[in-house]
Amino acid sequence: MIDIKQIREDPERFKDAGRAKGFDVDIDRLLEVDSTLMSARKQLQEISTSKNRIGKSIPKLSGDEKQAALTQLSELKQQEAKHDEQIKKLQPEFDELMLEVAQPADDDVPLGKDDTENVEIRKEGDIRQFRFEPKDHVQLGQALDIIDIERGVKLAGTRNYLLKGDGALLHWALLRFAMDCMVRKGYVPMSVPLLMKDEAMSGTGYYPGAEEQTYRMEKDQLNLAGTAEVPLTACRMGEILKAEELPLKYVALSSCFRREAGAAGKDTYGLYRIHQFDKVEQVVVCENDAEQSRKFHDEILGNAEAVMRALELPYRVVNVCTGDLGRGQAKKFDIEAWMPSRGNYCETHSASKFYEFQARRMNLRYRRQKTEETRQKEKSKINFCHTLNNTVIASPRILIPLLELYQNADGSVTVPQVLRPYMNGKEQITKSSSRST
RNA sequence: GGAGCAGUGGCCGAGCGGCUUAAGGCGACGGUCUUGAAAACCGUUGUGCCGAAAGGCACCGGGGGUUCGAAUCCCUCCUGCUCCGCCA
Repeated sequence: MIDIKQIREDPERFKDAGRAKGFDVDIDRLLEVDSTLMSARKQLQEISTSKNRIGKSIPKLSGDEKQAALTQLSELKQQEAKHDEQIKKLQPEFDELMLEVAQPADDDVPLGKDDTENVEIRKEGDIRQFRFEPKDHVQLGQALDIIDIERGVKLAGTRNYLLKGDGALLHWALLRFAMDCMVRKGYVPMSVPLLMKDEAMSGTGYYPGAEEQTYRMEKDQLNLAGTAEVPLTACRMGEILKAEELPLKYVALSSCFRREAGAAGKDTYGLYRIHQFDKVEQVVVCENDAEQSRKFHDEILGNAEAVMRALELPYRVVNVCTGDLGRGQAKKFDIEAWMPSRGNYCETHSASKFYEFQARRMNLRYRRQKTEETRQKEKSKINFCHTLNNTVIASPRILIPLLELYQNADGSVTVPQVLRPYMNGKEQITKSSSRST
């Protein structure tokens, strides 16, 4: 959410920002509703002042004087009702519009329509040249009996799958390796609930907007989180944190559920776009300071890159353009891994910087320590936090480049060095060995 | 799922229709004293909105109601605790 004061001051900035991102909101209407509400509230306050004053004098009055006061009060109540009604009518419209105003993108975010206009920042790692006809991850998975898409679909419909034997172990090895990397860096590991209340969904910025992408338990008014970003970012919602607690650095492993509505017919092959997957996610909550946000944005990007380098997977980092940014994101780096079967770099990670957009929505604040500055300006003691998040690893999507790039001419797959300790020392996945380690 | 109890400021806790401008305590901060610290004493100390300021308004789990007036009474929902039942 954006500070209404900022919108009042510079409406054009938010109109432009919305247009660039493809989240157009009627800013003029918002300001109109805002000023009507403000004047109604102002008059309501004056009425309350009078009511309070008269109300207090009542016990001291008697006879005609008391009667006159009571009459005056009932007149005030009528006026009050009029303004109350106006507020009740307009407040919901105001709230709705406020939730829709987009966070302006940083100046160094490229202008663009969609993901085709994202700008590559750098490439890392060499793309492997095969001296044999390589298989894709589905062919490999079937031949090695570690991926079973057919039965996944039998159980749960399209975009579902099973991982089996060494496939399951490799999947968990990746997740556990990623988790350990983060814990070593001081991130606090968390196991979190995934059925989220609406407040957590709108607090993180998913609602309104992503309802169609979300599995919802209507009976219980709960939503299956599409990422652990939701519980991790929202877990301190409504609190005033102590400055000494910051930055909060959280990491969680969770299943992720996505309806993929509107993606019908897109990426239907293999494990790329699926309804349920597992992900290790990192979240940082820091002080309200653009420079700190920038620093932690680099840090969480670096954390993910370290995992990719350790896995020796070639990737590139792109600066996501305005049209491909979410409503709340000020800037986003995607990591795209090279996927031989797709002949392209494809998104495996997404590092987002929100400034106070999410914190404002969920009323997540912190109290600054008393310094010379705050002692003079008492008002600015409490501020909204800044929030950021990034994938550490998401599997099975990461299995696509991993299986495809680590395959051998004989159809086996070499286990990356760093994962072997998590696979009972196993060095290769072969057909005959895939069921046991 | 059934029964009972409870939700008040950073924390504990009083208040049960107008002496509340939310007592009192703890903690925190500032000051006096001290070589320094502790103790003691004095003072300050919730959030949001309007306002240049003075000040005003709202908020005692959420929502609604009764009343001239609600933390206090009524309805409703939510959350937590205890006991019982069921269960991985």
